[in-house]
Amino acid sequence: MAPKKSKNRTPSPDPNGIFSGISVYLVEKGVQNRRLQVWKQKLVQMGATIEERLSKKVSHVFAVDLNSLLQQVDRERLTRYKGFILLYQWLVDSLSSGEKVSEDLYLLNLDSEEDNIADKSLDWKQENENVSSDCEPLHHKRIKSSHEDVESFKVESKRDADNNAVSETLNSSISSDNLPDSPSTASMSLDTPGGQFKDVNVLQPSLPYSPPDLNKNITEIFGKLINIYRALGEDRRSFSYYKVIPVIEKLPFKIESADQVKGLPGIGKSMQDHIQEIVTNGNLSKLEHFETDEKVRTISLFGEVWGIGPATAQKLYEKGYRTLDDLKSEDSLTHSQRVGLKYFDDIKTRIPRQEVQDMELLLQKAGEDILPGVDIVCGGSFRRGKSSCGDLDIVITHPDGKSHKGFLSRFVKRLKDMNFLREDLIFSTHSEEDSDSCVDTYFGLCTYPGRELRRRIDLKVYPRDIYAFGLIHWTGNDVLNRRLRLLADSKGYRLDDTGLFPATHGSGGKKGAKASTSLKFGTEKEVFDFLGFPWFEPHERNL
DNA sequence: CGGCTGTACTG
DNA sequence: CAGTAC
DNA sequence: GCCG
DNA sequence: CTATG
DNA sequence: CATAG
Repeated sequence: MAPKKSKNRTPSPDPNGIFSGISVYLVEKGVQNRRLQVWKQKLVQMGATIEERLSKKVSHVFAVDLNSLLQQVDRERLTRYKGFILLYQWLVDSLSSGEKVSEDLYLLNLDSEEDNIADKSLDWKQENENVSSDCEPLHHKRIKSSHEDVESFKVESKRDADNNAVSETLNSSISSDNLPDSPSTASMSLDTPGGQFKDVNVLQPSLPYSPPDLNKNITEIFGKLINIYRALGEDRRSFSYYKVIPVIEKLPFKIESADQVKGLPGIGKSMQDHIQEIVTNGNLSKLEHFETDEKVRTISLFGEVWGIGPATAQKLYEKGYRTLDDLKSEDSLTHSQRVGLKYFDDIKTRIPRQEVQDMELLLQKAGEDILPGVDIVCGGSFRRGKSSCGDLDIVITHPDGKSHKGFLSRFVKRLKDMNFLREDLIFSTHSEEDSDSCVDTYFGLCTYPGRELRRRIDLKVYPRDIYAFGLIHWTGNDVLNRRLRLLADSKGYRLDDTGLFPATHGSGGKKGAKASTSLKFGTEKEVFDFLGFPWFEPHERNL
């Protein structure tokens, strides 16, 4: 009797979810039904309970705006109500950031109805861009008064008491192309920590740090185009939009005409036209078109499944599939794609920093258990200090330079035995015996002890002598990696996650001639120094 | 017109 | 090799 | 899509 | 069938 | 996977 619970993509109610303990009442008026369903599911999944009536135990009320709210609930009850009355946007932002965000910015005021109330607050749309790594909402309000909010940046840098953090103001560095690349400056970054940025500060004296998110109207639309073009396989085009966003974000004024951006790097004819249309009409017809096109929407959706890219998404669309549930019956899917599909929602859910920290510790213990002295750290956005992460990037090595060999398979087995690793995506392991020094890789899904929610995890094992390169690569972010590789290239080297090599350019050396060994560096800083790149602490690498 | 990082696994 | 992911 |  | 791309 | 050996 094939029990068809097909529509059951409810991952698993999590008593420890970010909404645990709160009780909500939803004003459904004015909400698209589809979105409402998703939100309800998410609320329950993350530990909230949903009330049918505005009772006493309700802690949070949600509505799209004041009008809808008053239309469904009478004002008197509301004035007596003690809990939060919020815009749904609070939900969206909390979900995408992986933790409850402060309610302050989303409060609906009852008394200010005659004035214009929420026009300002409605602009916080902040779609989740999974562009590459992580874009943190981070509402900069770093005034003197309170830093009780957000981050507790206690990363591993409590040690810079002696050497004052000179950087820190680099958040908004200047134009796109002041790469430090004077050939003979390899040592300069040591002598003058942050020296070359002093000039920048002089030029921008009155802007301590506030990137007034103006022109968000434009960057938001471009952000969506990035994802759409990528889903369609037009990576190059997508990348153009990707590059132009930081350029626009740095502008200190609001764009009102395309002439104001003419000539900026990355802005050509098309970009000008698009910007012109946005500032005059408030929207972009090209995007509207994409967003209403069923084919584009479906292919974008399919492409969000781990293991399904533009080509496969298109094939599936042409085979007639339209929903994720349909896909489950397709037998041409690879193993990875099935797993990606089954845990679609789990994988898209972000991981609170604290949980990552706990799991890192768990991994370190388990590792030490089977190979004393093994070095295990969590890289990625976690190492860069983010308050939530999309996945776990675990980088592993061993100080003795050889006992890393064969470690991964034992480690994985162990982690499966203790029920931490739950599904495999990719598992390669060359250096089983003593073949040689290659990088072992494992991609899969794991769960926090006692829970069922699947988290993406990557394990990479490096021989000690190229560990620094692996660590740099897997800490990112991607912009930093690209800059480093570009810089290496300009100096006649090739940089990747396995080393820094003298350029084997064109001449004769077939591609197979990879026999050349990497230059030896023991730490990240040595690599930065050698390339003449200013040192960035991990938490400063969110470019 | 070709580059836009460069590498590795799956099937 | 094409496709995909990092 | 932009750049050289 | 395995090796290769 | 498609193809070569």
